[in-house]
Amino acid sequence: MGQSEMRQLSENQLARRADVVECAWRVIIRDGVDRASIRSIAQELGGTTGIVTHYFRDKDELLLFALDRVIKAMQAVEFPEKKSELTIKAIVGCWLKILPTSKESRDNWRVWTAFTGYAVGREHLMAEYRKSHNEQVAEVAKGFATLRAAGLLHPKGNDRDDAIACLALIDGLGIAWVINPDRYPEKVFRTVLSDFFDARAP
Amino acid sequence: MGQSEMRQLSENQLARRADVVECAWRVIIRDGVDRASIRSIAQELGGTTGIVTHYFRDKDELLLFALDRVIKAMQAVEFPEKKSELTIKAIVGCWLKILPTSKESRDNWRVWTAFTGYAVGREHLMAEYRKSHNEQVAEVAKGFATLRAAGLLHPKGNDRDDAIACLALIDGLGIAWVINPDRYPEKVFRTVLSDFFDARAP
DNA sequence: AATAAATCACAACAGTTGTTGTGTAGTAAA
DNA sequence: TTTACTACACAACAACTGTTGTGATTTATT
Repeated sequence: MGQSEMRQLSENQLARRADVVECAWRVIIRDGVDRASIRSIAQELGGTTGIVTHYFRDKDELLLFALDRVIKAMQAVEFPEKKSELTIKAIVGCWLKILPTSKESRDNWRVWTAFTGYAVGREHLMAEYRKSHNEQVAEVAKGFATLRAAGLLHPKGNDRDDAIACLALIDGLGIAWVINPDRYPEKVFRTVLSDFFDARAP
Repeated sequence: MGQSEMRQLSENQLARRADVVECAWRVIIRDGVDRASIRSIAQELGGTTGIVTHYFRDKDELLLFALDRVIKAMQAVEFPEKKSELTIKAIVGCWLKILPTSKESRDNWRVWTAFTGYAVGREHLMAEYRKSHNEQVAEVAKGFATLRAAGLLHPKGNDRDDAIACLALIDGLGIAWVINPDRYPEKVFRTVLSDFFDARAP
């Protein structure tokens, strides 16, 4: 996030900001990030540019806010922590929730993909992705460590390497769906993920 | 490709077009696709907009040409066909060539990523990606079939599923490098790829 | 040498962009 | 009721965009 110096937003103001970002998302998905202008977002809102400029200092702040929501949405899925719920099946289910299998997650992936490309040549945006990506790798590696400690993974594997491979697999599948939605139903994801974990079975 | 109705280009003309596209690439990597204007590309060429408009009907044609070069560059690596050269080690080496391990392949990945995001909300660009993606899946699946027939892969695996997983892995690793170049040296790629093929060993 | 074509430079065009400022209703606090 | 603030609408700004046309210079062809 880059916009933390704001006075103190009321609940209504926060909700209105969320409205603006939601419309920004819709325009991004429909027209692309670079064509998501303040005017087109305002039109999507059913109002004028005054709304957007009132709730966001400038477009950069709006985009960073929208990007932040993408990242947060990606990290929203909670993986099981209790040992009783810790099964490979449950883990696969969580990854399936992250992958584009529902309307929400599909929007997430489209916007995520659009922003990733948009970040090329924009170091401050790429830095945001970098930070979140590093955190993800660390977190997933920790998850694999837990799985391994629980005896659900082959003891010889490396947590970090597995985490990198898993995340790459997820990103690759997500993008493949964005490029080719019809060819990537949930069933394909499930098969690929099952293979991934089967290969690492103890 | 979308620009096939051109009279008949001389060798010099083709070379000049390649120059323009190369400069377009540089600007895309430096500033992003959406900021790669005809004027900035001309400046990178050391000339004026007349050059660009002379060799390309409009910007759309230039972008499609640039995208076509990305896709062709990605498919340029030749996998072994002779049975004597057919080893897992050689295959891994080919994938490593595709991954961002050299200056050229790194540029490829940056531009590819930029275009992928740019294609969100642009159906005709996305359709190009879709076509090339489908071809890739089919080709890689054929490659896996050959490997399996040669006894280098576990006989129980599915060619198509493996191809999808492999390509997703490659795309995910490539993007991870674009986001975080310092953390993805060749060694990481090699490890992840080795794990992938080890898991499918006969 | 005459003619045609290729290769640009340059300027003008209309359209779109983010930003800024001004004005105006409505609402809450004093 | 006065005052202040929120929540917009609206207009004007300069900067930038792709496109088009004109003209000059060079190169190739006849």
